[in-house]
Amino acid sequence: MDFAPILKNISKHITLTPDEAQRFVSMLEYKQVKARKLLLQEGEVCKSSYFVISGCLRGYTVDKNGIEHVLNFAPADWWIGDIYSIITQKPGMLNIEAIEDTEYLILSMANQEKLYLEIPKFERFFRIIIQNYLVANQQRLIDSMSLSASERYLNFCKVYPSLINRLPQKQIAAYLGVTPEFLSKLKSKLNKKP
Amino acid sequence: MDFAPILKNISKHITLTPDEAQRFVSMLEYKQVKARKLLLQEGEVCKSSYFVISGCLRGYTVDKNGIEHVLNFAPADWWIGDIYSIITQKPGMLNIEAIEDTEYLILSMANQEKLYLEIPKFERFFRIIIQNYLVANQQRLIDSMSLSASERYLNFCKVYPSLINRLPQKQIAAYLGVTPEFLSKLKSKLNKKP
DNA sequence: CCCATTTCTTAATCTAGGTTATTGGAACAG
DNA sequence: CTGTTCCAATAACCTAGATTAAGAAATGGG
Repeated sequence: MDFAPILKNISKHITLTPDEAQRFVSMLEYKQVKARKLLLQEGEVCKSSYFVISGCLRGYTVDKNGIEHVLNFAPADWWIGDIYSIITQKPGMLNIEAIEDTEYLILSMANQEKLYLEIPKFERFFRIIIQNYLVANQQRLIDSMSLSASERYLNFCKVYPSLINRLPQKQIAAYLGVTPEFLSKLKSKLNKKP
Repeated sequence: MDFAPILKNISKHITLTPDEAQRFVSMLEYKQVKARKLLLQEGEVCKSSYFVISGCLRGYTVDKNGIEHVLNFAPADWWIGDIYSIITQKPGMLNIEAIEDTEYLILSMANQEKLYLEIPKFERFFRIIIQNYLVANQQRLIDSMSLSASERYLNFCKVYPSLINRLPQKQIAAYLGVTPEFLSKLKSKLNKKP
């Protein structure tokens, strides 16, 4: 198993000794999953964080009308998990699904807690990861209140150019908070005008 | 100056020795501000986190049409700051304003970094604070996509009962993401029906 | 290659929430 | 007490985006 990608991800924020790196990777579990398979289902308690090596995952909720809302996409080099459920150890409302065939690593909550004790630098690492994610999430909330659907779409194209041709359009719609029909209408309008 | 409230807040997640507590409070600055005064203005670099002792602050952005969107209210015992600007040390888009006459403590970024080095437990503390805030923020994003305005309003009443009679209605509208006029319409509908 | 399933597009109609404008109170300063 | 400023309420009208429906185009499995 090649742990280089996750070690590189971690080295963005903290520096590990070879021993620490060794200890860290010993806590990880490697898995593969086929497109369309669920890694975590609504109602379950989330016991791990996932790090994507290749492929793409998505986290989404289903509302009382059966409509899906995408909270996040996780392509290679991203972390994903149901943070609410992880913290509280209560059943969550998040589903995590593979959009493509995906390779990923699992860090269990138990191991993550051990990591905090054995190598306190990881407190810093995850603080920074969460901090950055919070900033992105907050910006998304502001955007959802301040921008029109077409502005949000153009924004998405700018911020995630690599995802735009890779994801089914309905997933992008579910991320932007519009119906697939309306996103389709938007796109055809944007194609005509300029 | 009475530092009991902030020490109590911190003791929710980590335990400090008397020396550590002493060192910590020596890094804080106490301030008071009158209602309607700005503590931080859009375009400035945010150099501190604020902890509210009494009163209430709000963080909000102003969009290109001049409409205000409230990101968070911070009553007593809450932390607030422009986390984007704090992390990047770039000018932020957040305004932080006193809704009521407010007493608060300032922890400068410089001191916060010192704290991480001198008392690494604070990495954990702020990780947990940010983590909890992220969960709340994420839930709010889900709600904004899944719930109608009246559901969000009823939710707000349930989650922040102490704020509902304390805040001007237009601020609540700016938090919920609707116009004050529409919130007014909602309330009168809700009053008639049950 | 073909059939089945999923995804995308288009169009007609509908509605939650926005806009604009007017009114009556509260708060507050002078 | 009186003019000013801010805030809430109501109502008539307007629009971004939802809903429904139906066909076209991809995708994928055997």
